[in-house]
Amino acid sequence: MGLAKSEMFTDKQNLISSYAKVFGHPARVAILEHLFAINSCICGDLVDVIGLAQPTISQHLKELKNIGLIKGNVEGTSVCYCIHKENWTAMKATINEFLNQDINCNTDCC
Amino acid sequence: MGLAKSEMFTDKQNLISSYAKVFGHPARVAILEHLFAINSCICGDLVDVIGLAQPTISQHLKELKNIGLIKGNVEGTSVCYCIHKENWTAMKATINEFLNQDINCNTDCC
DNA sequence: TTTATTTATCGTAATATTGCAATATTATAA
DNA sequence: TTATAATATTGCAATATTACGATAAATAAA
Repeated sequence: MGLAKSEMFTDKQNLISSYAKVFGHPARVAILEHLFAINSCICGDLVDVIGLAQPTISQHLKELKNIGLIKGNVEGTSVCYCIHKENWTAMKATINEFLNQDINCNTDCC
Repeated sequence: MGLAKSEMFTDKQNLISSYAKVFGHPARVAILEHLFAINSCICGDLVDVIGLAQPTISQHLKELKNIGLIKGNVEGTSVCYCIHKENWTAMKATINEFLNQDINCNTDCC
């Protein structure tokens, strides 16, 4: 079969996994790192930097845009992409809440 | 075609995306949250808690174990699973380094 | 040993993801 | 208008993921 219904899980669980899924491909991690590194917005040279074909990069950018982590600004024939600061911060809060759960396992099994 | 070769990306990018991929399914998020919540190790009642079939849960547990975030201890006929504290902490450091990149976009495009 | 219990594995179907060639779209320049 | 340039979309093939029934493996209890 396919995927479990999202109704099986809480909104927060679905949100966390949605963010994580976006980070779950090295190309998207590389795109985001590059967007951070150049300290400025970028458009098409991601194709050269990452080493994937233009439609593939465009598709990854679309997913990043869909979840709100980047935004694109049309500038002439090109599009300038950059991190969506507010949404990135919000995402960080959600993920950190999950990652920072207390570890209190005090049984003998572990 | 298939996936991009992992050699296209840095070890760190591949590591980040590997962790993220594991978190990229709500069932695994739910399993981990439950392991944290019960403050103790657990084995088979995850099937009841999550609501997926036993082979499916076993498969998700295997992925969590493979990447090192949980460990399982055989106790009689059941297996007691729990968070692997050291590895969880190490994973957190890796992910946080990625999430906490500075946002310094000072151009007009965003 | 036989039986019951728990978990893991196998096999397979359904679905999702990834990558790219071809093409369309959009905007600028000539 | 006609090129040119940059990006997006479409269509499709290859692969990966997910889910579960059936079954195997391991252990404990009778």
